[in-house]
Amino acid sequence: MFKSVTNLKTSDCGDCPIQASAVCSRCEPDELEALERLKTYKTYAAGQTIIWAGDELQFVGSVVKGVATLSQTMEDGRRQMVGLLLPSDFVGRPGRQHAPFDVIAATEVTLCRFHKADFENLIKTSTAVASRLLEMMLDELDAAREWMLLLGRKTAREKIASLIVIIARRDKSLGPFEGNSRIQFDLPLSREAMADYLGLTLETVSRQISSLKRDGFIELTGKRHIAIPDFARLENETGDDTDGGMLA
Amino acid sequence: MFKSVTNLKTSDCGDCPIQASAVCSRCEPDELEALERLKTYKTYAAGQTIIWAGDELQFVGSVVKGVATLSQTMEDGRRQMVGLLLPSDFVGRPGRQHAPFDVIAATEVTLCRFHKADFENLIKTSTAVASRLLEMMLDELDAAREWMLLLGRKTAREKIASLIVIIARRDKSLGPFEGNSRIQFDLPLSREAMADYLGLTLETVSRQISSLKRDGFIELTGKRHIAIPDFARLENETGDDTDGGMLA
DNA sequence: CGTCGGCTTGATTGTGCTCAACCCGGGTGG
DNA sequence: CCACCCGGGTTGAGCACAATCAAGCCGACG
Repeated sequence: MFKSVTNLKTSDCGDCPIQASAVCSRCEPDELEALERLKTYKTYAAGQTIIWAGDELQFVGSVVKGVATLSQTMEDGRRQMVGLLLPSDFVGRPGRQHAPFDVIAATEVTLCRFHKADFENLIKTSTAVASRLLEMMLDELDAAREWMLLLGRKTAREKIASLIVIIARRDKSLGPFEGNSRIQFDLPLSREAMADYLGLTLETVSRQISSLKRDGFIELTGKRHIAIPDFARLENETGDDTDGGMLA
Repeated sequence: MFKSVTNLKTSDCGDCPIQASAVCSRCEPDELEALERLKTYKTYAAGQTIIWAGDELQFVGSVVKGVATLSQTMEDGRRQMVGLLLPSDFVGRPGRQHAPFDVIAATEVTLCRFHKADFENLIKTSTAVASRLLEMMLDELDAAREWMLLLGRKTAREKIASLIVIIARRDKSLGPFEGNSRIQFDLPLSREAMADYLGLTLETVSRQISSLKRDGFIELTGKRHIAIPDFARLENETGDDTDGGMLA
């Protein structure tokens, strides 16, 4: 485990697993070289808080490996996840002094980090980074808006089905293409984290997962491993438009 | 009414009411001149759909006057608002072919529009526009995430109180400064639109407004005009951290 | 073997939804 | 001018879905 971290520390951007879709994906060789000089890797244990809401924001960066969550907590303890950060996702808010939300490692997480000030200078000069960042933020905004529909209008069952579909899709698009093999993967989130994602209690999450399993939409191995025998049938349970959809 | 629109058509950017905070707020004189040549104003009646989800996206622009909503509808009719566009807010998604959401005029709305292709060229060359747009999108993302907390975890009463506070704040920050005069304004949204914003039914919205009124947190004149005798006391009902808050 | 954390399942409660009646004000046509 | 209608809003009664409270399961780990 720590071995891979060490490898990452010495690896150059050419070997980077998220090269194709991260903020730096549009960079010219000379820009990459500049980034290379600025970057540092850091790995966080599962459960560790990477950034506290309200903290001074020292760095920004990309998730290289693992899954992190963005979340908000009310005084009385109610918590809502507001972002799910998978490999290649961007962490941090250039132009803001303080972090608006908690960033927590859901699994072991490796970040590729830049000092915020350095990065802010960079996006003033490098159109490649700035335009890619804008594009990524627009995508996140769209995702946040889909998520709002889920939170505001979907039933518990639809929420669970949606979450499983979302994770399955992102997993598939990142991993090696697996042809028509049956879809299966590990949930990177605990039941409680899923509840925080969906605006439910963990008991309701558990019940609905059991229900989807009873009805044959998913198969469970252990608590975390999920197999989807018929993806389209599960998509039907999400409440979303199945036929194509209009998001370009 | 149409008079003011006509005025806008001939007005130059120097007279623009949203100049200070729109996408163009950082432009140099020569950039403004370029924008000036590209822009066209268009006014939409209250209730009119400005853009349909799935439509080819022809233009982008700024809200100059009025209030528009971004929303999503499920096949069975459930609807969730996912954006509230007030004067100076940006409309459209550079880099996307099709509109992901419906844009609907809640009141009469005037847009300052640019052909999408023109605008996309512009942000390739003008750092001023591109960086301001990035900043605005980051702010919208933060707002969307606050909204997610509201949708996922707040009670009906907290949701209503939050909405009133949000509208009061935005109203105040845009209009002329009114010193310590008691806060009052017109709700730009119908009960149904408020329900779509908050993930509630319109009946629940109505009941909670009545309840806040009964308890003296707000005063109603007609259906739409609201006065807030004690703003801090209303803020207490939102469930949010009142003491300062950490958002820089 | 016992404990502990994550998860499941059950019983009960309560908040917000559904269905339904009614109110109010403004616009229209007889 | 008044009667009517219509859309937006309010209020009420009953219900359902998810929350809460509570017990128990299972696997990992000391």
